[in-house]
Amino acid sequence: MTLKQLEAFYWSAILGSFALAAERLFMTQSALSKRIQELELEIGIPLFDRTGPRARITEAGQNILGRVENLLALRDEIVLAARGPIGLQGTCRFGISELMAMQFLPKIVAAARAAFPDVIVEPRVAVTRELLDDVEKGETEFALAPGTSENPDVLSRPIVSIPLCWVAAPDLVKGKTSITSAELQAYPIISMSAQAGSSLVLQSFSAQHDLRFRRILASNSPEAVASVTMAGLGIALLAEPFVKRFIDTGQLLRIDIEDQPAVSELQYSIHWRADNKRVLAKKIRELAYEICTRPLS
Amino acid sequence: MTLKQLEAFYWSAILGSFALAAERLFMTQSALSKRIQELELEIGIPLFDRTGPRARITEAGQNILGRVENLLALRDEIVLAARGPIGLQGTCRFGISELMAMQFLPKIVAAARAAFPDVIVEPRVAVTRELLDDVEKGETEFALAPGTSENPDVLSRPIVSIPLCWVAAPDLVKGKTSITSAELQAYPIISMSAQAGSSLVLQSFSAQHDLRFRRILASNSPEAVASVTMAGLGIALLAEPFVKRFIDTGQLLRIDIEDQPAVSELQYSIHWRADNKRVLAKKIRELAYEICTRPLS
DNA sequence: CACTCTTACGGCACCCGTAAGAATC
DNA sequence: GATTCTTACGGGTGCCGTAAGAGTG
Repeated sequence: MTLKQLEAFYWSAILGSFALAAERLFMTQSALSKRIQELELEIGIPLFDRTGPRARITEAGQNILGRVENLLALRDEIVLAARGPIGLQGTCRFGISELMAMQFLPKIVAAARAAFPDVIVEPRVAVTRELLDDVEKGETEFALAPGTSENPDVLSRPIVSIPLCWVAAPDLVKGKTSITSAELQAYPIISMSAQAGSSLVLQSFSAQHDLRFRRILASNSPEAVASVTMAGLGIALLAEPFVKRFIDTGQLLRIDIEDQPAVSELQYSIHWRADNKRVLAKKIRELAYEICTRPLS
Repeated sequence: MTLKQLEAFYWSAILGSFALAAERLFMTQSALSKRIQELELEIGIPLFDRTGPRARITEAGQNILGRVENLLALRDEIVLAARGPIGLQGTCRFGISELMAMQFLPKIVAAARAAFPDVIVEPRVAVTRELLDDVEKGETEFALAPGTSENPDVLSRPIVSIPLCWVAAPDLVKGKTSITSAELQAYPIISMSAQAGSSLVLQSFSAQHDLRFRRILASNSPEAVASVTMAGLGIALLAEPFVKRFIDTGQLLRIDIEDQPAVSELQYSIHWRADNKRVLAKKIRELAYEICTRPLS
């Protein structure tokens, strides 16, 4: 029995797929498949059921999964105890929303590389729904995203709350900086794609005021939304820190909604699976939390 | 990092010697030395101090030793959980005194081989002192021997108490079956070597009655002591079950000591290091305990 | 000089990746 | 036919044992 075999088994069990596990471990499916076969031969019992279209973990596999998890965690602790953080190796994947990425990702990656030079950090930028899905499936160690997961296995810890604001090109609203929600309805709305955090706020806003918006763009990129808005195509609901530079230069105008005094805020949290025991994941998650909650310098 | 490296480190640390660890792991010193070097390279810090005549574990090595121990125990538990006892591999060395060996060793070995077919069982027959030394040094997993260890790290659990008796050739004592302790002093004493359990009883007996014996043989073999005694060379203190067959055939005569009404008993126990976490060792130790305390069939 | 660990080197075995095959939807 | 896992095969590397070297009491 080898640590490599156990790691192959572990990731195959967590991800429910040999192909994904092989990708994570930077090897081919074929090699991983054989590693697991050798492990099964070693302990003399099948760990996966290959009868279906995809390999499903057997009861025997489920029985040892927790112990294998503990063993692998112990391996990382041994390295940590002997050499400190710089000795850790491995890969850490995490998800991050674009807005958070613009503000924090460079710092997170830099800090992670400094603390764990031999660790491969793989951030993935996506919209909220995808980020949370990946965490639930075990594909990423944690995610920095708005909202909370409805999955009880996923824990969330708030980090920052970012105010949203309505913006438009000055021409479009003829210089008006304050309109009613009814008036707002007349304008085309430029929004992020439906699965993004700010779109969820937009949905709840429209439901609350019984409004129907005409959306003319659903982009995954806030930059795209901002540029289209600056071109005068409509009004957008965007994160205030993100559009501040455009407001300062006069490219966008901040619009207040008269009958909506309180500005909506997007609550960002860090999300992770409660059963994730990986030492590396925990360290980098804490590091990311630290950076995102630290007062801006 | 590999399990083999960790195991090499573990046994080198426990036994305090690369040579002994290599012997235990059925490999050459040279190969083991390189394995440990590779582990040190892997975690980036020396685990042994080679400046002295023998490799001494460093502080860093000491720091990880407990975790490595847990990791290796977890490996065995994984096999146990998946496959049951028959999946366990490895070597189990234990010590046993000759008298216990005659009565129980075949049963213990047979039971161990039946329960753990892939385990190499290495019993070692020796006298009490050596058996306990080996347990203290970590060379054996446990020992079946009389008495208790003065080392607080060694736990002892009683198994059986075996009565001792004085025996002599009928000719030597002219058929007398009862003598005083003073008369006993006149005869040559044939005893086990000084480090055997029965010799320790003999020492305490002589101290108690302020007697000085003339010893004419110190053998590690009870068979040798019995045969010499049957030849009429002196009186011996031997285990009753062992000499029963000679008494029954008339080759030896049982001698009672008039002023020593209670017969000395040799209390046998099973001894093991309290910090021994090895799964295999524990299983076979319990198996041996079971067999030695089971009513004789 | 006995003992212990290290270094050098030759050979074998293991393990990986490529490529093709089988099974399932 | 797309996806997923398995099997077959060639090649490179890692690891072991033998043998010689170095340091210590």
